[in-house]
Amino acid sequence: MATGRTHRPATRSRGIPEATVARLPLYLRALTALSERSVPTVSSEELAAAAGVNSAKLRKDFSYLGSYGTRGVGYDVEYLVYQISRELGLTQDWPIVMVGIGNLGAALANYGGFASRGFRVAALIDADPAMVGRPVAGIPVQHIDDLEKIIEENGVSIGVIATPAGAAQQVCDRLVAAGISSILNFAPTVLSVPEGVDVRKVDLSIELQILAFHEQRKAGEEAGVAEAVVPPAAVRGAGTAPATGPGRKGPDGDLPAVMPA
Amino acid sequence: MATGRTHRPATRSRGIPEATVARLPLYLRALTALSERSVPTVSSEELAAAAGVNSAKLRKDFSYLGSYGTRGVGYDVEYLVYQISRELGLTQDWPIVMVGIGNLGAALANYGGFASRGFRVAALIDADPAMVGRPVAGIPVQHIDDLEKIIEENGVSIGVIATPAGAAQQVCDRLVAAGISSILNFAPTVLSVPEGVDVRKVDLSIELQILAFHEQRKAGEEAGVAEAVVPPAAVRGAGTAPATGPGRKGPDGDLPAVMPA
DNA sequence: CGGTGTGAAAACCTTCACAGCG
DNA sequence: CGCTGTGAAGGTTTTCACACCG
Repeated sequence: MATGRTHRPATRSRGIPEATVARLPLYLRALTALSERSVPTVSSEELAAAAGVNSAKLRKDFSYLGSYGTRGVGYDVEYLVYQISRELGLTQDWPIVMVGIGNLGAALANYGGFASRGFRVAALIDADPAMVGRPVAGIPVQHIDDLEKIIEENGVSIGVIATPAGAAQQVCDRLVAAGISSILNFAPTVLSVPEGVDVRKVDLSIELQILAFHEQRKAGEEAGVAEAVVPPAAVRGAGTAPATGPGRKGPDGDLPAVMPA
Repeated sequence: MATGRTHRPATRSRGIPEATVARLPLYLRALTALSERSVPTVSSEELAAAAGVNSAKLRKDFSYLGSYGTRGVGYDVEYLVYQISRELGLTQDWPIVMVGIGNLGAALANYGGFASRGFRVAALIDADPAMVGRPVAGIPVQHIDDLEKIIEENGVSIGVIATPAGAAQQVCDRLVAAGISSILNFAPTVLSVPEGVDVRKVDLSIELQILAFHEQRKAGEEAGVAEAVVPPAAVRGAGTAPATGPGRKGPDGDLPAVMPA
């Protein structure tokens, strides 16, 4: 996952559902691959398989964009590539700045997928004077003191934060003050931003924790439904609290096999 | 968001909703910070603010875990940390293997948040003989030929893929064959896995594309609701297709102001 | 016939609002 | 009194199933 808008009650004017938007890049990637292999048309079934979704969902998604398919045939690959690109705003060039050129930042800067598809790294920025001037991925690192100037001069509206957690909110505030309205945050912090600024988050450790949850589930199940040793419907139920009295609290201690979940 | 289970119709036996699971790590992080500042209790309002969600959602989420709060007071920080950790399976140790020690892989290996919270990098694996033996983040890189042995010997059940896109599916297949059932995929590919294997995806370029979409929206709106130049309810409507005849197709060409979205 | 496009149903998630407990 | 815990309402997303078109 690693996603998450911050605050903002999902205003999303009228238009394409957020869930659909999140899948468009997937379709686009699959379509690009087909295009490179010169495949002229594709059915919802095939494309859905390539994108890892089911075909009904894909067709519904496309229906929000318009009627771009041909019944009995499928979708024209090139045409769809163009339409989705346009919808996502990838027919224009998006200069981005990256702040925090440590291990991760450098890796991101080197990452090819970044450059493709309309995104251009306009500047790499770091607070460490020792980094300044050194080229990373062929781009010289600039000092954070010049942040505002850099953003203005390059017309940047998307920023990537790859600083340590402690610096992220500060950097974020400066980016926003300088006019940036979309932020991709790799630091493990919740950023608070004013209305109108979009934040998406990528958080490695959160992803791992979610996997661990499911992994634990699996282990428990295959071990013979253990852990289901629970008095049918206690605690969770509403109203009539079982007269088990108080007990059941005491920070940390707590015998492992009590119940929740 | 960069998330995504692959296939599998979201079986998730009975229990905690997926959306809640995805937020537990957030709560845990906020709680850990409070714990470090020795804050004894916290209200749903305060904790929600720290985690970047609203308090009703947080209370609902916690209600799936059980009744861990005290009315009129709030939640005991230490106790909640323990309960959420246990729920997420973080009270046990999760050895992980990372495959693909390029720029990104090395950055991830160095990333601290990885090591904390019960995850331990058991091995770094790469296909390049030149990398083998070289220590990254203090751990020597091993060759992919030994993948199966490494996984078995260390009882690993979580794998991280940070290879180039072309190698990802192959590596995935080997991981799965070796017994791994949870995968965190950083390569820009849709992995196909058998039933029972969880895949989560982190994809930089997808996140950027989603941001670009919203950014474009904002730009369009502030420029005076242009683009809303649309015949009230054509095309999208059901049934009675407007007799505009065919036209409107022809790969690529298409005048920019037609309609979709 | 094969495959899109889409209403309608179902599942899921969020928010509201308040009873009730400490 | 203050705050949790939770039914119920409201919203969004997914899935179903089939009319309709090329």
